[in-house]
Amino acid sequence: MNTTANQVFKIGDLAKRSQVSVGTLRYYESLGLIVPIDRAANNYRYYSPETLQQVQFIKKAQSLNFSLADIQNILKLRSTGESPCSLVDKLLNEKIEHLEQQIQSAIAFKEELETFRDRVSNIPPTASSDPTICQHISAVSLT
Amino acid sequence: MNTTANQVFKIGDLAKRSQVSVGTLRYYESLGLIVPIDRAANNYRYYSPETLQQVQFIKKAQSLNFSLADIQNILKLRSTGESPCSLVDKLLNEKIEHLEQQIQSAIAFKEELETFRDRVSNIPPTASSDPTICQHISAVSLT
DNA sequence: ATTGACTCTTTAGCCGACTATAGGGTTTAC
DNA sequence: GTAAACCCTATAGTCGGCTAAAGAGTCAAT
Repeated sequence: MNTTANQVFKIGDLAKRSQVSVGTLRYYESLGLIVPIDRAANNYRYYSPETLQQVQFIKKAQSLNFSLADIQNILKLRSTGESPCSLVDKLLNEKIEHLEQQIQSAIAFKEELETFRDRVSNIPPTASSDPTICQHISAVSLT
Repeated sequence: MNTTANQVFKIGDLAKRSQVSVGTLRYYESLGLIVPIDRAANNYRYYSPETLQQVQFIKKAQSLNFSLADIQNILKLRSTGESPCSLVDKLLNEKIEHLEQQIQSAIAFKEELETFRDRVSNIPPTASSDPTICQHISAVSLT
């Protein structure tokens, strides 16, 4: 089978183009995330260019903390009556909310830490060079 | 040993107060994250109240995406000359930067998604109720 | 026709952070 | 004094997301 002229990829081509390993692509298939268009007599997987887009979608979603289970759920809706958009949106809103909480918490944590650092720097040199002081202050106060 | 009057906890007490399971506490000890003050004749672990603060510190750091290895590194500095504050600060800045990147990406992703959702909603009812269309648009365009 | 690069399946291993289980000792309350 | 509730160690299992290895078939170029 010609894998360049008529835009059909073998798994190695797809791996190179998507920067995802062959093993990972087979793993994704085992989860139902991607499906080859054809499985000819030689038993090789052949993919359409759309699969490349699909893999990039998976990678993008993953980079945004979507689990493969989340992605499975989104893709599973292809076979139901519901539009995946509402689920994607719901999941996305959850992720964004979680991220926002985290970043707020991280900012607060950092501010606390800076306070402690300043407190430590006002301790006489001998004492402030003792790491147990910073450690102790951090451990006790950051809770 | 009296575990209430003189402020010494057994592992179960510590577990209840910190909301961390007994098994997890023993696991933390195996990583050197916490150390009991005493290991009396009965071989039971006994903890000072400071350990509770320490566990809460670990949990807080974890909730901010610090790995136990990160926390190990921070705590390890107790035994070296360097103040843990600078490492905590470095790790924290890395986490915050990562989170900020993620949230920016998530916001952009959400905006893209909303655009696609709107695009789908302008497709005639029969077509827009076909989930493969939203799926397809998402898969192709969100990369 | 052979070599090397590719492909296939199946199975096993890895990492982090736990959780569970087995088998046994200790403490505490009644 | 006995039974429940606690503690101990050591080992194994779980989950997610892969990666690696074994053993075998296929394809393309020379």
